[in-house]
Amino acid sequence: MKIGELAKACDCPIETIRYYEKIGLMPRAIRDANGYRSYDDQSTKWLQFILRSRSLGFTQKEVRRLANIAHQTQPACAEVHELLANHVIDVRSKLKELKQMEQALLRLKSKCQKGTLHDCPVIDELMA
Amino acid sequence: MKIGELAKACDCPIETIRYYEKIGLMPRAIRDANGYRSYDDQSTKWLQFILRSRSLGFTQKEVRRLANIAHQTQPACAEVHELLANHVIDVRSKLKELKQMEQALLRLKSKCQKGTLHDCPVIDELMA
DNA sequence: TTAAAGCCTGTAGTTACTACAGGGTCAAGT
DNA sequence: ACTTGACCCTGTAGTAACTACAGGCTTTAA
Repeated sequence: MKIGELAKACDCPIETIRYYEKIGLMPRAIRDANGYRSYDDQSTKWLQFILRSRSLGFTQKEVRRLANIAHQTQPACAEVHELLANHVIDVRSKLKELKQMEQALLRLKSKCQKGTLHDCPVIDELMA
Repeated sequence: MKIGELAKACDCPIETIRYYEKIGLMPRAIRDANGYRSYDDQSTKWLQFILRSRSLGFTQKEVRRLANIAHQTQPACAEVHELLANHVIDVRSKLKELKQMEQALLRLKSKCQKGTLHDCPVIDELMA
């Protein structure tokens, strides 16, 4: 498989794949005679692993840890569990923040008279 | 007021203030004879305006637009309203994403046997 | 044969800051 | 008078996680 095919198979930009290789998230690809990167089904799994982890909001560092665990022979389930648990905490705190943001925005928006006033209460409140 | 005092008053790192000046979010501060930046109450308002907007999740670009509106003589309330409305949409889509993340993480976590298995179902599912 | 599509490397840009390095200034204590 | 420490200055580099070229190969299809 060439990089373009892998990219299509995983629905991921080519540049991202090369980037993941550069930073060591993807193993270094073997090369064809012409220098092109060559991939197999195992590569697809790796990349999907990374993409799924990223889509769950794990940082690259965390993905690296997950990946290390994933290819140890002795799986350290406790470590995985800890990573997951910590990450859930992070996600929840972000959720909380965003919810507060949403509330504050709605409160602000409700003050907006849509151009009927000469001084905007929204701007006023942000300044005050 | 020197930059350190402003920083304390607004609970904002000094570097951030200088950064906001550099990128033109804060107006260029007037200087004392020694070259130190000098601020007044108006500066405090400006900085707070920026910080509040940022804490509501507005990007620098959006803050810039808000700030422009804020010191026009003719307030463009319709524009403010639009900015707010669009931003609420953004925040909500991020909320939705995070909620989905949380659910997916909890589902994954529920599969974790905490080290009793030889192959980790969490890793398995990320790979599959 | 030639043009388009795909691959390569390497560098720079993005967002919103944060963290120095290297150096000047000011106020207080000895 | 002097020194020490806190404060200020500029400018550059680093952070996360990519994205977007630039410049130059190779392969493929018409």
